Amino acid sequence: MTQPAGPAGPDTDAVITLTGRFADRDAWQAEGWCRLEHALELIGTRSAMILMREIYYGGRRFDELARHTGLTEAVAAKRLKQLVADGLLQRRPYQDPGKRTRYEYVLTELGRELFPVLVALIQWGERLGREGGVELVHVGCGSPLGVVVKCAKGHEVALPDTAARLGTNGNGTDLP
Amino acid sequence: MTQPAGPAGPDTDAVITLTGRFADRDAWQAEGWCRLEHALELIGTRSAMILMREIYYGGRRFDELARHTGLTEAVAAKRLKQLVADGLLQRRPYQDPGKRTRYEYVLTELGRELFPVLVALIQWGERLGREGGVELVHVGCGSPLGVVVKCAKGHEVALPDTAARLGTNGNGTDLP
DNA sequence: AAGCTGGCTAGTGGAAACCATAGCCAGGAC
DNA sequence: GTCCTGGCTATGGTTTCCACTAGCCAGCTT
Repeated sequence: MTQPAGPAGPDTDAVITLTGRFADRDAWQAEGWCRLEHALELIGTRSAMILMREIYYGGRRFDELARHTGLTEAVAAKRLKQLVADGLLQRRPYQDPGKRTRYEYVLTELGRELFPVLVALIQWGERLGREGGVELVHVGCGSPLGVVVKCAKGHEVALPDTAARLGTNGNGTDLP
Repeated sequence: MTQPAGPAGPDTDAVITLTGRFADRDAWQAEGWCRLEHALELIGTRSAMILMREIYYGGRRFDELARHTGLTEAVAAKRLKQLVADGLLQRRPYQDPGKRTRYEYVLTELGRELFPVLVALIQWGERLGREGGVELVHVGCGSPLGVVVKCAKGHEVALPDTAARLGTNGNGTDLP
């Protein structure tokens, strides 16, 4: 899909293809309808994202999470509560011998499904060129991780091969 | 590194495997060293992310971008300026016939590489179950897009098959 | 030269995010 | 009992985000 460059503007300008009713960008509003915005409502803050990172790194207990993220306990408590309420984490009782019952935070299925987002962000962060930092690798072969954009049928998809359309549930009549 | 499940917790608790010097999570700090945090510094705000979405949808001109994101012009101006400064967007002159020279915002290579992050977020947002919303599909076959976590050698990688280690540039001596 | 318009910029204000410090509370240890 | 500790909660303050309103300016049209 790499086309020859035009005189002034090469085709690196290519973006998502809008077809049908989406072709006229003024005819529809993504605001409040966009899954991106739904996602950002839940994990759009720095504290939420780095708490999730810490959980992926194996953190479970409150003070551990607060310490490793560098967040204050107040912020950590508030955000953890929100992440539990939103269904990314689950609060689960545990008891160390000779200690009282406490709660730890573990991933739910929804939380586990956020992993590709984390990997994508880390991969992109690597591109920023700042040296240092921890990277994620495949246990089996030691190669660094990244994400690949694919369609449900398994084709790799580049940006210009992407189109927008209504979600599968949509009846097509209720876009604002 | 997949350990047998305890009585209460099945192995769905599995997270990233920490080995070597990383095994002791208290021995190292991700704070300020994490590529995730570097990434979030640039696109950690809602306005930055939805502006990028709008650019991917083909938006280029200032008022178009402000209108379609629902952001105020003040916020859009500030964020666009920052995105240009950070190298995700490029400000490029254009001239409509009979109009003065203006500037439009187009993706840089760095900005284009953010696409998988957007796809991952949209895919995850779909999981939230709220109905409606635009989805991205493959032009070729019409199937919805998602991301797949893979290592550089092409193996698909699940969460428990992931390990953390120092970035390739690291000499291993300079973790805080 | 006067007006209009697209593309910003500036000022104000509220809400949310985040930090710092201090306090509380359940319950095992003693 | 009393103490101690891990896990929060409360209070107060700064900073950032974002909305709203208003204004500015280059330059094309008239």
